[in-house]
Amino acid sequence: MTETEFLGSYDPQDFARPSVTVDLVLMTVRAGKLAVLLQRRSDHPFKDQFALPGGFVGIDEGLDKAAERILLSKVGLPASGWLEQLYTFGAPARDPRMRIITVAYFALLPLEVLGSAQELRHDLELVSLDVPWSGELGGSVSAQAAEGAVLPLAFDHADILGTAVKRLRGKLDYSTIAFALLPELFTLRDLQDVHEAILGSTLNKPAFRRRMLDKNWIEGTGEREQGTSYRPAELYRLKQDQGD
Amino acid sequence: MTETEFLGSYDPQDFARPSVTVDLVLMTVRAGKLAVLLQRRSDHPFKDQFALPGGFVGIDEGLDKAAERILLSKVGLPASGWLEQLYTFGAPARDPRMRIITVAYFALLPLEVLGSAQELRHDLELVSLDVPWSGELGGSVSAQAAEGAVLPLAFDHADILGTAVKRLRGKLDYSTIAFALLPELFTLRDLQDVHEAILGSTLNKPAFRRRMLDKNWIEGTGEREQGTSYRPAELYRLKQDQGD
DNA sequence: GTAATAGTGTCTTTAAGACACTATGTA
DNA sequence: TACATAGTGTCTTAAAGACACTATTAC
Repeated sequence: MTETEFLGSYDPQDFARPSVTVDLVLMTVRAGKLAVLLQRRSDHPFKDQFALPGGFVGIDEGLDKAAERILLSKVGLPASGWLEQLYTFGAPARDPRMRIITVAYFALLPLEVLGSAQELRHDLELVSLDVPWSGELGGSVSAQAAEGAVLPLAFDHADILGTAVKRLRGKLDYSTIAFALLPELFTLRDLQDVHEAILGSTLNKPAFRRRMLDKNWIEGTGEREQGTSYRPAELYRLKQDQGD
Repeated sequence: MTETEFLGSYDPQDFARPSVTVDLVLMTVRAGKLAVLLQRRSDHPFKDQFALPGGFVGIDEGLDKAAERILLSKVGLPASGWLEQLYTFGAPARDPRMRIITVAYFALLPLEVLGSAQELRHDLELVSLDVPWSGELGGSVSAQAAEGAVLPLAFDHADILGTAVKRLRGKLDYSTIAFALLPELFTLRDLQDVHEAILGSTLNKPAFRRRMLDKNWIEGTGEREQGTSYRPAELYRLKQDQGD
């Protein structure tokens, strides 16, 4: 029987179907390190461990729309520019209770935004990531509490985080994602700090500046930063229509 | 109610759930152009149009496993090395009959392999792709019959194909995917032809050779190709443990 | 003035593009 | 021998890394 024939006589009640969820990897840079917004679980399974915020996809709801709705309902943030589909995780036993396939999305948000989300919802916590050195990166990543202890992550969420970090590092150079972490006006040093935190390595200053200016993504404002105790740097802004 | 609470009282029958399928983008290079294996639909909707081979994901079946099973059952090919998850398409109306979320997978296979699959199954056809020039590539791609006419693609499968071509081009340079199209022994010219077909542009010969040799993926065999009417080229092979 | 960071000039290194050249097989 | 393609030498160009240097502001 071909798929077409199958569907022709298909009764939706006939076959068990998986549930589909969206999980959100919401990352930022804090104190020079990547950090992610996690939700502390209050029930079994994985009670008291951390998990990515997520929720079920509605029967008439697109995946991107579901991600935006969940961002608002579970995290309290409005859809903020981009939210990018990352990967779909569907191992049969990834949730011990039932078959759940999850489509992971990720976004980069300014520290203040994730910080305020954390303050409003007691189940949310912004956790720093402990990522292996830039070059090789295995499948997964570990999270660490403020004290440096390793936090256990629920389900396969360490794998999801590892995939997100890889994707982020891969896209850093040829996309404008990093600017999502910066205010409208920023200095080239700010931008370099963000890149270094994401990559987990230091970059060459003149080369970095040349590269950024050559890409023609940003423009100088002529303004300078304020309140420094040394020479203030020029402020730049991302040019319009540099969405992606 | 949090997700955790929700799941605690969750009865699987309570909510409508989407069906989940896997669709396969099986590509090769034929006559210097990308080609994809499509299935001619014999029923509505999209009767007589072409669609990617695909099938439902079993309730206890992982996504990768489902992709392999569908490769075997719908196309007649055993799991052949890699089959890579591409993207998940979940617009609510992408299938007019019911809500179906599809996880697209893609693989590159030698022309002979897809050719033999096509011969054994009358509903399958290997169709050349008409891809816009290498630089910009919109969301979708069109297929063309042998005569050059544009073939209509069912569902959102033109988008899926467009995504696959983009991914393929993006990975070409830093991965060993292209070797999946070549026999065990091949010449550097063969390899360059494959790259040029995928990219849709010509490449500089000395630069290409330098690049390939510097990557240290391949090794010369000392053997030369046979049956040419001119100087035969050296045969190379992909080194072991260059899986990805 | 000093301190501290912004910002640049320039040398070296690496790799790609261009293009002509030499090498080596078949017929 | 002629021919056709394999394979290379080398010049130019572009861009990254290294590193020291100058510039500018607060104090």
